[in-house]
Amino acid sequence: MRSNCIPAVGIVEMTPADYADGYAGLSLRYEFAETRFGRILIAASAKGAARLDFIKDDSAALENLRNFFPNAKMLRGGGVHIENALAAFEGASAGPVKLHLKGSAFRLAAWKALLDIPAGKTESYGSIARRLGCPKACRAVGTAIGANPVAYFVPCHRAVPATGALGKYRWGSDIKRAMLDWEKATEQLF
DNA sequence: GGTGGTTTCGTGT
DNA sequence: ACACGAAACCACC
Repeated sequence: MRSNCIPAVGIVEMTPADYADGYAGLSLRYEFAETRFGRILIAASAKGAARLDFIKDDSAALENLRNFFPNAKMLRGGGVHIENALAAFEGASAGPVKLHLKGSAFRLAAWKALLDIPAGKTESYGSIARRLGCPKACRAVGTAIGANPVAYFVPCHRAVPATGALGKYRWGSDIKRAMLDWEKATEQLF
């Protein structure tokens, strides 16, 4: 079994039925929560988590969410994917957090590749590009990974520059470092 | 060990 | 058609 303490089992791709007409066919549950890495806004459909952001201001974050899914139905609270996600942040054993995502084929492949990196481990953008069969596309891989809509469960914090530096992170490099440190510490238990 | 110029490629405009 | 990155590589210092 892969030593990945994040119980994300896979990516379900959104179809036109989900995202046509500004996601009019999508129903989302959303919730705010405090996690060990900071305050989040998470949104999930019945099929999986669709968005997870580290946030500063609740109302601004909710507005961003509505801008991203302009015509989706949104209800606060509830849903197994949100419950499981919050449990996972506590390090508790929880059910799988599936991911329900829309993206280009290249982006989806890049996000899937991240799920192969074990907890506490890192991989360079160039190495990921090679795994995707595009050995020269390291920079495009960086752009694709940076567009990840679900922080932590698509473990984009495990992608780092080949130089050994920490690299950039969409929600702040402090959070990236904290995630990797926590994963390394937790992995001692296994 | 650091800096700068060049290569390279998927996206949004 | 063009410009922009969560990069890598190589030369040079």
